[in-house]
Amino acid sequence: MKLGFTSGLLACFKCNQFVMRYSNQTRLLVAVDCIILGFDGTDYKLLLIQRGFAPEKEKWSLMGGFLQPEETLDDAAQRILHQLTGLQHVYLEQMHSFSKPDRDPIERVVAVTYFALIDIEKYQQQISDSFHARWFAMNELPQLIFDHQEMVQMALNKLRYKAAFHPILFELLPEKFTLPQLQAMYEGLYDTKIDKRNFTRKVLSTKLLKKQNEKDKSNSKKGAFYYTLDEEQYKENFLSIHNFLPRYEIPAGWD
Amino acid sequence: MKLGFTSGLLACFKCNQFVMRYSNQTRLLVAVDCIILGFDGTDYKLLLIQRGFAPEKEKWSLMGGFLQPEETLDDAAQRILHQLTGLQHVYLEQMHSFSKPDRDPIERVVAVTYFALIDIEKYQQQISDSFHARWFAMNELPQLIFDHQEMVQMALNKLRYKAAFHPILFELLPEKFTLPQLQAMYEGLYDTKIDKRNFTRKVLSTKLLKKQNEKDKSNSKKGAFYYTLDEEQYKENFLSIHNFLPRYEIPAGWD
DNA sequence: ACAAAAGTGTTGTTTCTACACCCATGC
DNA sequence: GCATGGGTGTAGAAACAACACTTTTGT
Repeated sequence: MKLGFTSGLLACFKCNQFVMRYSNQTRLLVAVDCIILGFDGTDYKLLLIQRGFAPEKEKWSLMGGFLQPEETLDDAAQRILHQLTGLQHVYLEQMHSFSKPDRDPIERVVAVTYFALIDIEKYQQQISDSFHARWFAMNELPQLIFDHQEMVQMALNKLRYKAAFHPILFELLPEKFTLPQLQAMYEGLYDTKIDKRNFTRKVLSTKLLKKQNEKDKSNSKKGAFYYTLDEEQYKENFLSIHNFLPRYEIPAGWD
Repeated sequence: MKLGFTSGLLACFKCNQFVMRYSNQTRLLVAVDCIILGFDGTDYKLLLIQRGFAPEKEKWSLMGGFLQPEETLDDAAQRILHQLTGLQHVYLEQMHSFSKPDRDPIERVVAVTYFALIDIEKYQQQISDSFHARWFAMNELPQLIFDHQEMVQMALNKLRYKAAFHPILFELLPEKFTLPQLQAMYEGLYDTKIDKRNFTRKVLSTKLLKKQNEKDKSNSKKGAFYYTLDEEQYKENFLSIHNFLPRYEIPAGWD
């Protein structure tokens, strides 16, 4: 790598020592932007902030920040997510890097995107409230700055693809949830109706769920049994391939 | 994004004008590294170069280069791939960004990796031969610099996962190929034996292949019929989900 | 007693896997 | 004529999709 370029000694302003640097290369900013998704029982929601500074002041934006000298991209993503939501240990995955030279009008910034799935009920607005954050339903998104629209679209495609084979949507639910809730989440993501008998059978056949004795009566008189994840099984089979969707609902696409 | 940071006016050395920049942020190098894979009929091969400069001079490395001011990451990856192989329009996909602060001892470099699948027979060493490139069988890799080993491992996992559902391995084959060749490629990737009757049936059921009249007699007296991709179908069904493997060979993992 | 959502089984169809023999040819 | 790899078919098993009625309980 670094073809045809050499490294050499340069004076370092900070430490006043000579340090090695690659010669004749342009350095630039790296930002991390987070696509933070939630599900409120009916709709998928995206968490956005209102920028407090130029450019595009007041416009809506993904939560992001610049990569700092001592942190990895994963660190940065966690930090940013934590700053906004107060949450830690949530599902967070590196997605894609965006690099059009003029994507940020101020100066060149390469953006590495992460997508996060959080239990919307656990979201606590930070006391400072300095970000003016708001949840938007996916079909009521405002105009976003820069290429953030494209990032959101890609995240959604990726989620659709991945959730068809892997049990990641559970990350959007509270600890206890019902099968009808779970099914609504799948139906919402793929905008389709699923037969509940077949769905139940498939979901239970994964052995990922443990039935509770308690019922959720908020949506019906009869009440629906709560389930929780079997953490053992979940961790173990996190990566294995399941089949949550009927054959003809599986989306084309990849990643 | 760019939380709590402002943009402001700064003098620009080059153009001697005032330009906007984000304040108080560290800029750094972004590199693109390519994991270039081929298949020679028996083994998967990785294309490596021998670094001609410090650090790690003479050691083996993925082909890479720094992101230039006027290009996107995709541009850079194509440029780098072209520099080394002379090839254009090959399968090239952004994979993952690596960011440990000290991954490059000279200075901080964030590396965005791409993986490329090429027909090994089309590879032409560039006249200059300035990169000292060589194909290595995947099980005979030399020690690699920095975190390149990790990158290669991730690429291989990704390929295994993806090839189980999508027709990407064809990118490794010449225009005309036989079913035994194709099967050998799948068997090699998953280190398994596949029943040829079942395999043939599955592959042909995708309708992606067109049988030729000609035979390849280089591997048997009887000869095996050549097939080519049906470009129409291939483009159309590039993203759809197929099933090239027996159930129990499908790898855990994702992406 | 009735409305509204939860829960549950069966049957026909499709897809999958396992398995073994004949074919064509160059030597 | 025989050794080598290429090609093909079937039957049993598993997974899947389609489909409708009963249960519970709050009002």
